Amino acid sequence: MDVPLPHLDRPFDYLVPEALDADARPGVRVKVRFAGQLVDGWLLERAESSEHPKLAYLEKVVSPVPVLSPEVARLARAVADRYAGSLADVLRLAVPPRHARAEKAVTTDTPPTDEPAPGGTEPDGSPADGTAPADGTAPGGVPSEAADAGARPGGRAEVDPRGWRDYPAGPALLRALTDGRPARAVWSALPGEDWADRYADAVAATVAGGRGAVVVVADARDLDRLDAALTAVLGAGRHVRLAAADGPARRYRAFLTARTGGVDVVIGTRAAMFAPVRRLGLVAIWDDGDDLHAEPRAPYPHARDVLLTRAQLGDIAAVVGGYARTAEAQLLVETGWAREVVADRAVVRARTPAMAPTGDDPQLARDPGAASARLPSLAWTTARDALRADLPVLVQVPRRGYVPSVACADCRAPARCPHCAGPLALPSAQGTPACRWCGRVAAAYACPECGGRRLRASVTGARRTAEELGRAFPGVPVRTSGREEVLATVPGGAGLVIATPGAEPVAEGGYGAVLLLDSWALLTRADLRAGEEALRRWMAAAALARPGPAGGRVVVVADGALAPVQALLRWDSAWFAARELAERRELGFPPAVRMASVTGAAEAVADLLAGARLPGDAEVLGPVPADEGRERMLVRVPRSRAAAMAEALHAAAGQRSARKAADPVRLQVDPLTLF
DNA sequence: ATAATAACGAGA
DNA sequence: CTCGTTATTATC
Repeated sequence: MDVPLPHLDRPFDYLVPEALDADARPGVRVKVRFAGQLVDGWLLERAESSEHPKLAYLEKVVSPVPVLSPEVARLARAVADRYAGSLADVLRLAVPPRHARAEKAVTTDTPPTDEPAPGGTEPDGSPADGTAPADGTAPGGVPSEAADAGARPGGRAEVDPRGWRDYPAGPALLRALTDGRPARAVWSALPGEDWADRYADAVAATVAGGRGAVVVVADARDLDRLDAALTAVLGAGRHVRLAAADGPARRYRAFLTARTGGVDVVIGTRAAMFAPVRRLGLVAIWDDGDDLHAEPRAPYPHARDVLLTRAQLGDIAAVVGGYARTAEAQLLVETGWAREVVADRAVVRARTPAMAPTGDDPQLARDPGAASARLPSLAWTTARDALRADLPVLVQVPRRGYVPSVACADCRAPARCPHCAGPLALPSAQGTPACRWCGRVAAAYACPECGGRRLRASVTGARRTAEELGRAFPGVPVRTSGREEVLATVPGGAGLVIATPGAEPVAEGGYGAVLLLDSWALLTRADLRAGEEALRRWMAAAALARPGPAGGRVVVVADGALAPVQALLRWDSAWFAARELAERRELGFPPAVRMASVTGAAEAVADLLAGARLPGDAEVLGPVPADEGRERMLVRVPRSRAAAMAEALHAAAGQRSARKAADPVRLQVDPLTLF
């Protein structure tokens, strides 16, 4: 039933009239009379009989195309359960809106097939949590030397591992993909790595084994890059791209092409995470730390988790890749759910550009150029040298608009509530800091890092404009890439490129220098992921520099003693992720625990939580004020209780919707931002 | 939304 | 005890 009300989140039985018998196959869209009116619905399965005494007839089959494949239907249910949401909400994300003309064009002679993936297993009844990885109960799907007993016909042509040879586990990963084994990898890409080529290789290896693949990237620019790499490796017409930005007609057409088996490879932005692919053998995501991977519509699933759930349900291989590793990916490694694919330290050192931190207070007195650009002198001289060598220079400046927070004035560690570890904020310039989660006032705050008692509000970095830098380097062409206009590539000669994080263009031959400015604004954000996010953005920019031996240099304007800066200098995000995960365990933050946020009018939130039969060990934190007069409560449980918490919250939302409670409450499991 | 049903209370 | 009205609940 295509209604999002949580209390109607279950199948309903209908009689199939003779006339619709042929078209009424599982997976088609239907219309049924429900409570007196026509509503849209999904035909999930046909049955001989029903428990229900008085059945109504199916009103209409909207289209005979069974757009919802059994695999995706099962996945959607698992995702709804994980996120305390309704199946209808997930299906809205999974199946794009119908476009009749596109449907006509595609479904002329290719009927969809529903063969399950080879070796597909049933979920074990109680997938305590779609992403069993974290519970450590997952079967070890590691690409071990011990060949899987998968009896598949004929020898497969082995795919050339190319750049995967730089990673000791790389060739084995590709072999596993070709052999159809459910390998699971967390891949940390080398600086300068052409990730799109590597993913194209992985897809080619999967296709060589007769299986299909789904690859999800964060934005259109990454998609274009992957698209080109895949076309180069597979040839044209072997894959489709699925992105909401491509427009409804193209999107539906690509969807149907995949659904009808026209192609076995789908790439796209997060809309592609549910793409129906025959004999799916690989799911992959690039840069899983990018917040664009979090779906903003209910029930707010994250592409990484959807893909991992998919891999888990269907014995499908999974690759989680990025320059930087997220705490979530680290958890996959630490629980043994996935194996890490990393280069040896010697290779890392050889590929990494020369990196240097520099203090924030510019010793700029001597250099008038540096002074006018407000650049620390090391940054200025590094840029100048690269430009003199006729190489491009990338300058990364954070965008404005980060939430101000409070940090220790001495060591600049973010100030956290001693009671619940939530973020502290200053209500006014001279006020006492208070926790933004539990509201407690931290009157006698002492920094746990250095014992400091003074606090400072962290300032959002002032944006250094392109004009300022242009003035510092007269005669050098200046390009900007940011919100309004994002450049994909820039030419190789001397030039300045000012980019906000995520919008850095690729330079032909690599940048001679990369300057990471205003690190402050990134590091002191009132966000659980501030450090991880800063490192991710720095690495993404630094990866575009030429390697050290080829003269590439990176200058980060930050204290070299800070952990994220250390991780950047050593190009070791695995180390940082492990540290980060350990810290989250300590503080009781995701992904070490499962959290859910309940947002809405105060009474509504209280009402929902009062009716929720939460697991005994659930902690309820809050309330704290949210925007527009609403408030927010957080529920925290150990990961082993994640499924129970989601079910309890969904059921409580069901009770409310059943009695038509007016004011809406938003349920978010694993919300991206906690504060 | 709407119909079936349970709950309730007033009047006989 | 019955009828009529109102809250509650399920909706194939």
